[in-house]
Amino acid sequence: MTLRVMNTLSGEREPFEPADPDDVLLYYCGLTVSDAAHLGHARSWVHVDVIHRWLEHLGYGVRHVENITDVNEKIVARVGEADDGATLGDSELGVADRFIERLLTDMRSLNLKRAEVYPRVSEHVPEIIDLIETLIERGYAYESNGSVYFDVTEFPDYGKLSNQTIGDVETQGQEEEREEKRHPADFALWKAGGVAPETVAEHRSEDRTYETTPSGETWDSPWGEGRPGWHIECSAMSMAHLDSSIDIHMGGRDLVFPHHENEIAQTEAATGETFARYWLHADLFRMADEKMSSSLGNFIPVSEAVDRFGTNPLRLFFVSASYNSTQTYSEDAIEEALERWDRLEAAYDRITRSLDSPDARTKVDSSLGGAVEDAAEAFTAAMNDDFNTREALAALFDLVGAANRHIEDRDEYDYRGLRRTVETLETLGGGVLGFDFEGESGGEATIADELVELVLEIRETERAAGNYGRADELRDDLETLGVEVQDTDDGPAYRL
RNA sequence: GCCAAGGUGGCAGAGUCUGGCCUUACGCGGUUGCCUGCAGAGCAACUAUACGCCGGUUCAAAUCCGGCCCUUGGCUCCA
Repeated sequence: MTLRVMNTLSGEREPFEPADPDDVLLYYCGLTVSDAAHLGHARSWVHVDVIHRWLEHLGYGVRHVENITDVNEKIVARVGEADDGATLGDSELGVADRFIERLLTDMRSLNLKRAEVYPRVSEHVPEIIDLIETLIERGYAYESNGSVYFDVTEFPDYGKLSNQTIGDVETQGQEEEREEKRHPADFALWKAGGVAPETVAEHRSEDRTYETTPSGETWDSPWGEGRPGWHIECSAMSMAHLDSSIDIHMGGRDLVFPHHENEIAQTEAATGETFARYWLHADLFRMADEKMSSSLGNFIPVSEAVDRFGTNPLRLFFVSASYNSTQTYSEDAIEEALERWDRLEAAYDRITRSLDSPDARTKVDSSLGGAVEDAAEAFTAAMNDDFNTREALAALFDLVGAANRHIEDRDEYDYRGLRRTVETLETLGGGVLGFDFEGESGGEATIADELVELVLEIRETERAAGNYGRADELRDDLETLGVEVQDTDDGPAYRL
Protein backbone atom coordinates (compact mmCIF):
# COMPACT_ATOMS: atom_id res chain seq x y z
CA MET A 1 0.00 0.00 0.00
CA THR A 2 1.51 3.26 -1.03
CA LEU A 3 1.10 6.76 0.22
CA ARG A 4 -0.92 9.09 -1.94
CA VAL A 5 -0.98 12.83 -1.48
CA MET A 6 -3.11 15.65 -2.78
CA ASN A 7 -0.80 17.80 -4.88
CA THR A 8 -1.96 21.37 -5.36
CA LEU A 9 0.16 21.53 -8.50
CA SER A 10 -1.88 18.87 -10.31
CA GLY A 11 -5.05 19.15 -8.27
CA GLU A 12 -4.98 15.38 -7.87
CA ARG A 13 -4.00 12.68 -5.43
CA GLU A 14 -0.75 11.22 -6.64
CA PRO A 15 1.44 8.37 -5.45
CA PHE A 16 4.21 9.81 -3.30
CA GLU A 17 7.71 9.00 -4.52
CA PRO A 18 10.57 11.05 -3.12
CA ALA A 19 13.57 11.63 -5.35
CA ASP A 20 15.77 9.79 -2.88
CA PRO A 21 13.81 6.80 -1.56
CA ASP A 22 15.54 7.09 1.82
CA ASP A 23 15.28 10.78 2.47
CA VAL A 24 12.35 13.12 2.14
CA LEU A 25 13.14 16.81 1.77
CA LEU A 26 10.36 18.79 3.41
CA TYR A 27 10.05 22.55 3.58
CA TYR A 28 7.34 24.25 5.55
CA CYS A 29 6.58 27.95 5.22
CA GLY A 30 6.74 29.18 8.76
CA LEU A 31 5.66 32.36 10.46
CA THR A 32 6.32 36.01 10.28
CA VAL A 33 7.18 36.78 13.86
CA SER A 34 5.21 39.95 14.37
CA ASP A 35 2.81 38.52 16.88
CA ALA A 36 2.10 35.53 19.09
CA ALA A 37 1.25 32.29 17.30
CA HIS A 38 -2.45 31.44 17.30
CA LEU A 39 -4.57 28.32 16.94
CA GLY A 40 -4.59 28.57 13.17
CA HIS A 41 -0.83 28.22 13.18
CA ALA A 42 -1.06 25.46 15.75
CA ARG A 43 -3.42 23.48 13.55
CA SER A 44 -1.02 23.76 10.64
CA TRP A 45 1.94 22.78 12.80
CA VAL A 46 0.20 19.75 14.21
CA HIS A 47 -0.69 18.50 10.76
CA VAL A 48 2.81 19.05 9.41
CA ASP A 49 4.07 17.28 12.50
CA VAL A 50 1.79 14.30 11.91
CA ILE A 51 2.85 14.16 8.27
CA HIS A 52 6.48 14.24 9.35
CA ARG A 53 5.80 11.48 11.85
CA TRP A 54 3.94 9.34 9.34
CA LEU A 55 6.74 9.61 6.80
CA GLU A 56 9.16 8.43 9.46
CA HIS A 57 6.79 5.66 10.42
CA LEU A 58 6.87 4.52 6.79
CA GLY A 59 10.63 4.30 7.08
CA TYR A 60 11.72 7.52 5.39
CA GLY A 61 14.29 9.82 6.82
CA VAL A 62 12.83 13.30 6.92
CA ARG A 63 14.85 16.46 6.49
CA HIS A 64 12.46 19.09 7.66
CA VAL A 65 13.17 22.80 7.35
CA GLU A 66 10.89 25.50 8.65
CA ASN A 67 11.69 29.13 8.02
CA ILE A 68 11.14 32.09 10.27
CA THR A 69 10.48 35.44 8.67
CA ASP A 70 12.10 38.04 10.86
CA VAL A 71 12.29 40.86 8.33
CA ASN A 72 8.92 42.46 7.75
CA GLU A 73 7.14 45.79 8.05
CA LYS A 74 4.74 44.40 10.60
CA ILE A 75 7.62 43.55 12.88
CA VAL A 76 9.07 47.02 12.49
CA ALA A 77 5.70 48.43 13.42
CA ARG A 78 6.03 46.91 16.88
CA VAL A 79 9.49 48.23 17.64
CA GLY A 80 9.50 50.14 20.87
CA GLU A 81 6.15 48.84 21.97
CA ALA A 82 5.67 48.60 25.73
CA ASP A 83 5.52 45.01 26.92
CA ASP A 84 5.17 44.15 30.58
CA GLY A 85 7.06 47.18 31.79
CA ALA A 86 9.93 46.54 29.39
CA THR A 87 9.87 47.07 25.67
CA LEU A 88 9.13 44.40 23.12
CA GLY A 89 12.43 45.24 21.47
CA ASP A 90 14.17 48.37 20.28
CA SER A 91 14.98 47.05 16.82
CA GLU A 92 13.32 44.90 14.21
CA LEU A 93 15.47 41.91 15.05
CA GLY A 94 15.02 42.51 18.75
CA VAL A 95 11.26 42.29 18.40
CA ALA A 96 11.67 39.21 16.24
CA ASP A 97 13.87 37.57 18.87
CA ARG A 98 11.24 38.13 21.47
CA PHE A 99 8.52 36.47 19.40
CA ILE A 100 10.79 33.63 18.25
CA GLU A 101 11.41 32.76 21.87
CA ARG A 102 7.65 32.53 22.43
CA LEU A 103 7.19 30.65 19.19
CA LEU A 104 9.58 27.91 20.21
CA THR A 105 7.94 27.65 23.62
CA ASP A 106 4.56 27.27 21.93
CA MET A 107 5.90 24.61 19.62
CA ARG A 108 7.38 22.66 22.48
CA SER A 109 4.09 22.82 24.34
CA LEU A 110 2.34 21.15 21.42
CA ASN A 111 4.70 18.18 21.45
CA LEU A 112 5.94 18.87 17.93
CA LYS A 113 8.89 17.08 16.45
CA ARG A 114 11.57 19.63 15.86
CA ALA A 115 12.52 20.63 12.37
CA GLU A 116 16.16 20.14 11.48
CA VAL A 117 16.66 23.87 10.98
CA TYR A 118 14.65 27.03 11.61
CA PRO A 119 16.45 29.41 9.25
CA ARG A 120 15.90 33.14 9.61
CA VAL A 121 15.72 35.61 6.76
CA SER A 122 18.09 38.04 8.45
CA GLU A 123 20.79 35.38 8.43
CA HIS A 124 20.41 34.56 4.74
CA VAL A 125 20.70 37.91 3.02
CA PRO A 126 23.92 36.92 1.17
CA GLU A 127 22.20 33.84 -0.28
CA ILE A 128 19.23 35.96 -1.25
CA ILE A 129 21.45 38.48 -3.02
CA ASP A 130 23.25 35.68 -4.88
CA LEU A 131 19.97 34.27 -6.04
CA ILE A 132 18.74 37.64 -7.26
CA GLU A 133 21.98 38.18 -9.16
CA THR A 134 21.54 34.83 -10.86
CA LEU A 135 18.02 35.81 -11.88
CA ILE A 136 19.24 39.09 -13.33
CA GLU A 137 22.02 37.31 -15.23
CA ARG A 138 19.58 34.86 -16.67
CA GLY A 139 17.25 37.62 -17.79
CA TYR A 140 14.39 36.93 -15.39
CA ALA A 141 14.80 40.00 -13.24
CA TYR A 142 15.63 43.65 -13.67
CA GLU A 143 16.81 46.50 -11.51
CA SER A 144 14.71 49.63 -11.30
CA ASN A 145 15.40 52.57 -9.03
CA GLY A 146 17.52 50.46 -6.67
CA SER A 147 14.84 47.78 -6.40
CA VAL A 148 14.83 44.51 -8.27
CA TYR A 149 11.72 42.93 -9.77
CA PHE A 150 10.94 39.54 -11.21
CA ASP A 151 9.77 39.74 -14.81
CA VAL A 152 6.77 37.42 -14.97
CA THR A 153 6.51 37.65 -18.74
CA GLU A 154 9.86 35.85 -19.00
CA PHE A 155 8.58 32.81 -17.09
CA PRO A 156 6.07 30.91 -19.24
CA ASP A 157 4.93 28.64 -16.41
CA TYR A 158 3.88 31.56 -14.28
CA GLY A 159 0.51 30.76 -12.70
CA LYS A 160 0.79 26.97 -12.88
CA LEU A 161 0.25 26.47 -9.16
CA SER A 162 -2.72 28.76 -8.70
CA ASN A 163 -4.14 28.07 -12.15
CA GLN A 164 -3.98 31.62 -13.32
CA THR A 165 -2.45 33.44 -16.21
CA ILE A 166 -0.50 36.66 -16.07
CA GLY A 167 -3.56 38.41 -17.39
CA ASP A 168 -5.61 37.21 -14.40
CA VAL A 169 -3.22 38.85 -12.00
CA GLU A 170 -4.05 42.50 -12.01
CA THR A 171 -1.25 43.77 -9.86
CA GLN A 172 1.13 42.82 -7.10
CA GLY A 173 2.71 44.91 -4.41
CA GLN A 174 2.23 48.47 -3.36
CA GLU A 175 0.61 51.02 -5.61
CA GLU A 176 3.69 53.22 -5.79
CA GLU A 177 5.77 50.32 -7.09
CA ARG A 178 3.79 50.16 -10.27
CA GLU A 179 5.67 52.79 -12.17
CA GLU A 180 8.94 51.03 -11.37
CA LYS A 181 7.68 47.77 -12.82
CA ARG A 182 7.48 46.67 -16.43
CA HIS A 183 4.40 44.56 -15.91
CA PRO A 184 1.86 45.07 -13.13
CA ALA A 185 2.17 41.40 -12.11
CA ASP A 186 5.93 41.68 -11.61
CA PHE A 187 6.90 41.30 -7.98
CA ALA A 188 9.73 42.59 -5.84
CA LEU A 189 12.85 40.57 -5.12
CA TRP A 190 14.68 43.42 -3.49
CA LYS A 191 13.35 46.72 -2.19
CA ALA A 192 15.51 49.81 -2.20
CA GLY A 193 16.03 51.78 1.00
CA GLY A 194 14.52 51.17 4.41
CA VAL A 195 10.96 50.55 5.40
CA ALA A 196 8.47 53.14 4.30
CA PRO A 197 7.09 55.03 7.32
CA GLU A 198 3.55 54.90 5.99
CA THR A 199 3.53 51.09 5.79
CA VAL A 200 4.75 50.95 9.37
CA ALA A 201 2.12 53.40 10.49
CA GLU A 202 -0.49 51.25 8.84
CA HIS A 203 0.37 48.36 11.13
CA ARG A 204 0.71 50.39 14.29
CA SER A 205 -2.08 50.09 16.75
CA GLU A 206 -3.68 52.94 18.60
CA ASP A 207 -4.23 50.67 21.60
CA ARG A 208 -0.54 50.30 22.17
CA THR A 209 2.06 52.66 23.47
CA TYR A 210 5.46 53.00 21.87
CA GLU A 211 8.63 54.18 23.53
CA THR A 212 10.97 54.50 20.60
CA THR A 213 10.72 55.24 16.93
CA PRO A 214 10.73 52.29 14.58
CA SER A 215 13.58 51.37 12.33
CA GLY A 216 13.95 48.46 9.97
CA GLU A 217 17.16 46.69 9.10
CA THR A 218 18.76 47.36 5.76
CA TRP A 219 21.51 45.52 3.97
CA ASP A 220 24.09 46.56 1.44
CA SER A 221 23.64 45.06 -2.00
CA PRO A 222 24.85 45.50 -5.58
CA TRP A 223 21.81 47.76 -6.03
CA GLY A 224 22.41 49.83 -2.91
CA GLU A 225 20.95 49.68 0.60
CA GLY A 226 17.73 47.75 0.80
CA ARG A 227 15.68 44.86 2.08
CA PRO A 228 14.77 41.46 0.62
CA GLY A 229 11.32 40.97 -0.88
CA TRP A 230 8.88 38.65 0.80
CA HIS A 231 8.97 35.64 -1.53
CA ILE A 232 12.67 35.31 -2.27
CA GLU A 233 13.58 34.22 1.26
CA CYS A 234 11.90 30.81 1.02
CA SER A 235 13.56 30.06 -2.29
CA ALA A 236 16.98 30.98 -0.93
CA MET A 237 16.60 29.16 2.35
CA SER A 238 15.08 26.06 0.82
CA MET A 239 18.01 25.86 -1.57
CA ALA A 240 20.55 26.60 1.15
CA HIS A 241 19.33 24.04 3.65
CA LEU A 242 17.81 21.35 1.44
CA ASP A 243 18.43 21.34 -2.28
CA SER A 244 17.55 23.12 -5.50
CA SER A 245 14.81 20.54 -5.96
CA ILE A 246 12.87 19.17 -3.01
CA ASP A 247 10.07 16.68 -2.44
CA ILE A 248 7.45 18.46 -0.36
CA HIS A 249 6.74 22.12 0.09
CA MET A 250 4.00 22.91 2.56
CA GLY A 251 2.15 25.88 3.93
CA GLY A 252 -1.28 27.30 4.55
CA ARG A 253 -3.73 27.53 1.69
CA ASP A 254 -3.60 31.31 1.92
CA LEU A 255 -0.02 31.13 0.65
CA VAL A 256 -0.80 29.51 -2.71
CA PHE A 257 -0.96 32.88 -4.37
CA PRO A 258 1.09 34.91 -4.55
CA HIS A 259 3.71 33.51 -2.21
CA HIS A 260 4.16 29.97 -3.49
CA GLU A 261 3.49 30.89 -7.07
CA ASN A 262 6.29 33.43 -6.89
CA GLU A 263 8.62 31.01 -5.15
CA ILE A 264 8.19 28.59 -8.02
CA ALA A 265 8.90 31.30 -10.57
CA GLN A 266 12.04 32.52 -8.83
CA THR A 267 13.52 29.17 -8.05
CA GLU A 268 12.77 27.41 -11.30
CA ALA A 269 13.90 30.40 -13.33
CA ALA A 270 17.19 30.37 -11.45
CA THR A 271 17.87 26.63 -11.49
CA GLY A 272 15.95 25.28 -14.45
CA GLU A 273 14.81 22.44 -12.17
CA THR A 274 11.49 21.60 -10.60
CA PHE A 275 11.42 23.43 -7.28
CA ALA A 276 9.12 21.12 -5.32
CA ARG A 277 7.41 18.04 -6.67
CA TYR A 278 4.58 17.93 -4.18
CA TRP A 279 2.80 21.02 -2.94
CA LEU A 280 0.68 20.31 0.10
CA HIS A 281 -1.57 22.99 1.54
CA ALA A 282 -3.16 22.96 4.92
CA ASP A 283 -6.60 24.46 4.80
CA LEU A 284 -7.50 27.29 7.08
CA PHE A 285 -8.82 27.48 10.58
CA ARG A 286 -11.85 29.60 11.07
CA MET A 287 -13.60 31.53 13.77
CA ALA A 288 -17.28 31.21 12.98
CA ASP A 289 -17.47 33.11 9.69
CA GLU A 290 -13.97 34.17 8.91
CA LYS A 291 -10.51 32.70 9.08
CA MET A 292 -8.48 33.08 12.23
CA SER A 293 -5.73 35.49 11.43
CA SER A 294 -3.25 37.81 13.03
CA SER A 295 -4.30 40.62 10.76
CA LEU A 296 -7.98 40.23 11.60
CA GLY A 297 -7.20 40.17 15.31
CA ASN A 298 -9.69 37.39 16.01
CA PHE A 299 -7.24 34.83 17.26
CA ILE A 300 -6.67 32.67 20.31
CA PRO A 301 -2.97 32.42 21.18
CA VAL A 302 -1.46 28.95 21.31
CA SER A 303 -0.24 29.40 24.86
CA GLU A 304 -3.71 30.26 26.10
CA ALA A 305 -5.30 27.27 24.40
CA VAL A 306 -2.67 24.86 25.72
CA ASP A 307 -3.23 26.17 29.23
CA ARG A 308 -6.97 25.88 28.97
CA PHE A 309 -7.39 22.59 27.15
CA GLY A 310 -4.13 20.68 27.38
CA THR A 311 -1.85 19.41 24.64
CA ASN A 312 -3.52 16.07 24.02
CA PRO A 313 -7.10 17.28 23.59
CA LEU A 314 -5.86 20.10 21.40
CA ARG A 315 -3.95 17.74 19.15
CA LEU A 316 -6.93 15.44 19.04
CA PHE A 317 -9.11 18.36 18.08
CA PHE A 318 -6.84 19.24 15.16
CA VAL A 319 -6.50 15.72 13.80
CA SER A 320 -10.28 15.36 13.96
CA ALA A 321 -10.44 17.12 10.62
CA SER A 322 -8.11 16.33 7.77
CA TYR A 323 -5.39 18.84 7.04
CA ASN A 324 -6.79 19.85 3.69
CA SER A 325 -10.26 20.74 4.84
CA THR A 326 -11.23 23.81 6.79
CA GLN A 327 -11.92 23.49 10.48
CA THR A 328 -14.00 25.86 12.55
CA TYR A 329 -13.34 26.80 16.12
CA SER A 330 -16.17 26.51 18.61
CA GLU A 331 -16.42 25.79 22.31
CA ASP A 332 -18.55 22.74 21.48
CA ALA A 333 -15.96 21.32 19.13
CA ILE A 334 -13.27 21.73 21.77
CA GLU A 335 -15.57 20.16 24.33
CA GLU A 336 -16.01 17.16 22.06
CA ALA A 337 -12.25 16.80 21.73
CA LEU A 338 -11.88 16.91 25.51
CA GLU A 339 -14.48 14.15 25.87
CA ARG A 340 -12.89 12.05 23.17
CA TRP A 341 -9.48 12.38 24.74
CA ASP A 342 -10.91 11.33 28.09
CA ARG A 343 -12.29 8.21 26.49
CA LEU A 344 -9.00 7.38 24.82
CA GLU A 345 -6.91 8.07 27.88
CA ALA A 346 -9.25 6.25 30.26
CA ALA A 347 -9.20 3.22 27.99
CA TYR A 348 -5.42 3.32 27.79
CA ASP A 349 -5.20 3.43 31.58
CA ARG A 350 -7.73 0.66 31.96
CA ILE A 351 -5.96 -1.62 29.50
CA THR A 352 -2.60 -0.93 31.10
CA ARG A 353 -4.07 -1.76 34.49
CA SER A 354 -5.64 -4.95 33.25
CA LEU A 355 -2.23 -6.16 32.15
CA ASP A 356 -1.14 -6.18 35.77
CA SER A 357 -4.31 -7.94 36.86
CA PRO A 358 -4.09 -11.52 38.10
CA ASP A 359 -6.87 -12.21 35.58
CA ALA A 360 -4.50 -11.60 32.67
CA ARG A 361 -3.46 -14.91 31.11
CA THR A 362 -1.09 -15.74 28.30
CA LYS A 363 -3.33 -18.42 26.86
CA VAL A 364 -6.73 -16.97 26.23
CA ASP A 365 -8.46 -17.22 22.90
CA SER A 366 -10.08 -13.97 21.95
CA SER A 367 -10.75 -11.83 18.95
CA LEU A 368 -8.64 -9.02 20.36
CA GLY A 369 -5.62 -9.93 18.27
CA GLY A 370 -7.76 -9.61 15.17
CA ALA A 371 -9.05 -6.27 16.32
CA VAL A 372 -5.48 -5.03 16.71
CA GLU A 373 -4.64 -6.09 13.18
CA ASP A 374 -7.80 -4.52 11.79
CA ALA A 375 -7.08 -1.27 13.56
CA ALA A 376 -3.49 -1.10 12.38
CA GLU A 377 -4.55 -1.86 8.85
CA ALA A 378 -7.35 0.71 8.83
CA PHE A 379 -5.06 3.30 10.39
CA THR A 380 -2.43 2.72 7.74
CA ALA A 381 -4.93 2.85 4.90
CA ALA A 382 -6.34 6.11 6.22
CA MET A 383 -2.95 7.77 6.65
CA ASN A 384 -1.79 6.61 3.26
CA ASP A 385 -4.83 8.21 1.72
CA ASP A 386 -3.57 11.78 1.91
CA PHE A 387 -3.09 11.68 5.67
CA ASN A 388 -6.71 11.15 6.62
CA THR A 389 -6.21 11.67 10.33
CA ARG A 390 -9.90 11.59 11.17
CA GLU A 391 -10.26 8.08 9.82
CA ALA A 392 -7.00 7.02 11.38
CA LEU A 393 -8.31 8.20 14.71
CA ALA A 394 -11.52 6.27 14.11
CA ALA A 395 -9.42 3.10 13.80
CA LEU A 396 -7.96 3.73 17.24
CA PHE A 397 -11.42 4.25 18.71
CA ASP A 398 -12.54 0.98 17.18
CA LEU A 399 -9.62 -0.72 18.85
CA VAL A 400 -10.38 0.91 22.17
CA GLY A 401 -13.99 -0.24 21.91
CA ALA A 402 -12.88 -3.82 21.24
CA ALA A 403 -10.51 -3.79 24.20
CA ASN A 404 -13.13 -2.32 26.53
CA ARG A 405 -15.59 -4.98 25.44
CA HIS A 406 -13.02 -7.67 26.01
CA ILE A 407 -12.28 -6.55 29.54
CA GLU A 408 -15.98 -6.08 30.18
CA ASP A 409 -17.01 -9.52 28.97
CA ARG A 410 -14.20 -11.70 30.19
CA ASP A 411 -13.17 -13.07 33.53
CA GLU A 412 -9.80 -13.92 32.07
CA TYR A 413 -7.99 -11.38 29.94
CA ASP A 414 -6.02 -12.04 26.80
CA TYR A 415 -2.64 -10.81 27.97
CA ARG A 416 -1.02 -10.84 24.54
CA GLY A 417 -3.96 -9.15 22.90
CA LEU A 418 -4.02 -6.41 25.51
CA ARG A 419 -0.25 -6.04 25.33
CA ARG A 420 -0.50 -5.54 21.58
CA THR A 421 -3.36 -3.11 22.03
CA VAL A 422 -1.21 -0.95 24.26
CA GLU A 423 1.69 -1.15 21.84
CA THR A 424 -0.55 -0.15 18.96
CA LEU A 425 -1.96 2.80 20.86
CA GLU A 426 1.54 3.91 21.75
CA THR A 427 2.94 3.48 18.26
CA LEU A 428 0.08 4.90 16.23
CA GLY A 429 -1.61 7.20 18.73
CA GLY A 430 1.59 8.23 20.47
CA GLY A 431 4.25 7.94 17.80
CA VAL A 432 2.22 9.05 14.81
CA LEU A 433 -0.56 11.28 16.11
CA GLY A 434 1.70 12.62 18.84
CA PHE A 435 -0.41 11.90 21.92
CA ASP A 436 1.29 11.50 25.25
CA PHE A 437 -0.52 8.74 27.13
CA GLU A 438 1.75 8.94 30.12
CA GLY A 439 0.47 12.43 30.79
CA GLU A 440 1.97 15.11 32.95
CA SER A 441 1.95 12.87 36.01
CA GLY A 442 3.85 10.13 34.23
CA GLY A 443 7.23 9.02 35.40
CA GLU A 444 8.33 8.04 38.86
CA ALA A 445 5.89 7.75 41.70
CA THR A 446 6.01 10.80 43.90
CA ILE A 447 5.30 11.05 47.60
CA ALA A 448 1.84 12.28 46.56
CA ASP A 449 1.18 9.05 44.68
CA GLU A 450 2.24 7.01 47.64
CA LEU A 451 0.02 8.96 50.00
CA VAL A 452 -2.96 8.64 47.67
CA GLU A 453 -2.39 4.90 47.48
CA LEU A 454 -2.20 4.72 51.25
CA VAL A 455 -5.57 6.47 51.57
CA LEU A 456 -7.05 4.19 48.96
CA GLU A 457 -5.85 1.15 50.88
CA ILE A 458 -7.60 2.41 53.98
CA ARG A 459 -10.70 3.06 51.92
CA GLU A 460 -10.64 -0.48 50.57
CA THR A 461 -10.52 -1.82 54.09
CA GLU A 462 -13.54 0.29 55.01
CA ARG A 463 -15.40 -0.86 51.91
CA ALA A 464 -14.64 -4.49 52.63
CA ALA A 465 -16.05 -3.96 56.11
CA GLY A 466 -19.17 -2.39 54.62
CA ASN A 467 -18.44 1.08 55.97
CA TYR A 468 -19.54 2.82 52.80
CA GLY A 469 -20.19 6.14 54.48
CA ARG A 470 -16.57 6.37 55.58
CA ALA A 471 -15.36 5.17 52.17
CA ASP A 472 -17.38 7.83 50.35
CA GLU A 473 -16.05 10.51 52.67
CA LEU A 474 -12.51 9.51 51.79
CA ARG A 475 -13.37 9.59 48.11
CA ASP A 476 -14.93 13.04 48.45
CA ASP A 477 -11.96 14.32 50.41
CA LEU A 478 -9.58 13.13 47.73
CA GLU A 479 -11.79 14.74 45.12
CA THR A 480 -11.51 18.04 46.94
CA LEU A 481 -7.74 17.68 46.76
CA GLY A 482 -7.99 17.13 43.02
CA VAL A 483 -7.71 13.34 42.98
CA GLU A 484 -10.36 11.55 40.97
CA VAL A 485 -11.04 8.03 42.21
CA GLN A 486 -12.65 5.25 40.20
CA ASP A 487 -13.38 1.74 41.41
CA THR A 488 -12.75 -0.92 38.82
CA ASP A 489 -12.80 -4.71 38.66
CA ASP A 490 -9.07 -4.59 39.12
CA GLY A 491 -9.07 -2.35 42.16
CA PRO A 492 -9.27 1.40 42.63
CA ALA A 493 -7.73 3.74 40.08
CA TYR A 494 -7.05 7.43 40.41
CA ARG A 495 -6.03 10.45 38.43
CA LEU A 496 -4.44 13.57 39.79
C1' G B 1 -14.54 40.32 -12.11
C1' C B 2 -10.72 36.22 -12.24
C1' C B 3 -8.67 31.67 -9.65
C1' A B 4 -9.53 27.89 -5.92
C1' A B 5 -12.03 24.97 -2.07
C1' G B 6 -16.59 23.53 -0.10
C1' G B 7 -22.22 22.75 0.96
C1' U B 8 -23.53 15.40 4.44
C1' G B 9 -28.09 13.58 10.45
C1' G B 10 -29.06 18.02 16.87
C1' C B 11 -23.44 19.15 16.68
C1' A B 12 -18.83 17.79 14.76
C1' G B 13 -16.85 15.14 10.74
C1' A B 14 -15.19 10.79 7.24
C1' G B 15 -16.89 8.80 2.71
C1' U B 16 -16.91 11.69 -3.39
C1' C B 17 -10.80 10.64 -7.13
C1' U B 18 -11.80 4.30 -7.74
C1' G B 19 -20.77 4.50 -8.55
C1' G B 20 -23.39 -0.74 -5.50
C1' C B 21 -21.30 -4.59 0.08
C1' C B 22 -22.27 2.97 2.37
C1' U B 23 -22.75 2.72 6.65
C1' U B 24 -26.18 4.53 13.32
C1' A B 25 -18.23 5.72 9.61
C1' C B 26 -15.41 7.29 14.35
C1' G B 27 -17.31 10.41 17.94
C1' C B 28 -19.99 14.36 20.88
C1' G B 29 -25.00 15.17 22.63
C1' G B 30 -29.89 12.86 24.17
C1' U B 31 -32.98 8.52 26.11
C1' U B 32 -33.19 3.69 28.36
C1' G B 33 -31.05 -0.66 30.32
C1' C B 34 -26.85 -3.70 32.28
C1' C B 35 -22.73 -3.58 35.57
C1' U B 36 -21.41 -1.08 40.49
C1' G B 37 -22.83 -0.76 47.77
C1' C B 38 -23.09 4.29 45.51
C1' A B 39 -20.61 7.33 41.86
C1' G B 40 -17.60 7.27 37.70
C1' A B 41 -15.85 4.63 33.67
C1' G B 42 -17.40 0.79 30.57
C1' C B 43 -20.90 -2.22 27.84
C1' A B 44 -25.74 -2.70 25.24
C1' A B 45 -29.97 -0.74 22.82
C1' C B 46 -32.48 3.26 20.97
C1' U B 47 -32.31 8.24 18.93
C1' A B 48 -30.53 11.23 13.52
C1' U B 49 -32.75 7.13 7.91
C1' A B 50 -28.89 13.04 6.06
C1' C B 51 -26.19 13.97 1.63
C1' G B 52 -27.53 22.50 -1.12
C1' C B 53 -31.39 22.84 -5.41
C1' C B 54 -33.10 21.10 -10.41
C1' G B 55 -32.35 17.93 -14.28
C1' G B 56 -29.54 13.87 -16.75
C1' U B 57 -26.58 9.12 -17.31
C1' U B 58 -27.10 4.09 -15.03
C1' C B 59 -30.07 -2.00 -13.27
C1' A B 60 -27.87 1.22 -9.28
C1' A B 61 -25.55 8.06 -7.44
C1' A B 62 -23.67 11.45 -1.50
C1' U B 63 -20.24 9.44 -5.36
C1' C B 64 -20.42 10.51 -12.65
C1' C B 65 -22.40 14.71 -16.20
C1' G B 66 -24.97 19.63 -16.94
C1' G B 67 -27.29 24.00 -14.95
C1' C B 68 -28.45 26.97 -10.70
C1' C B 69 -28.16 28.83 -5.51
C1' C B 70 -25.14 29.68 -1.26
C1' U B 71 -20.53 29.82 1.85
C1' U B 72 -15.32 30.34 2.37
C1' G B 73 -10.28 31.41 0.78
C1' G B 74 -6.75 33.93 -2.72
C1' C B 75 -6.01 38.17 -6.19
C1' U B 76 -2.95 43.60 -0.39
C1' C B 77 0.52 41.34 5.01
C1' C B 78 -1.10 36.15 6.22
C1' A B 79 -0.15 29.03 8.39
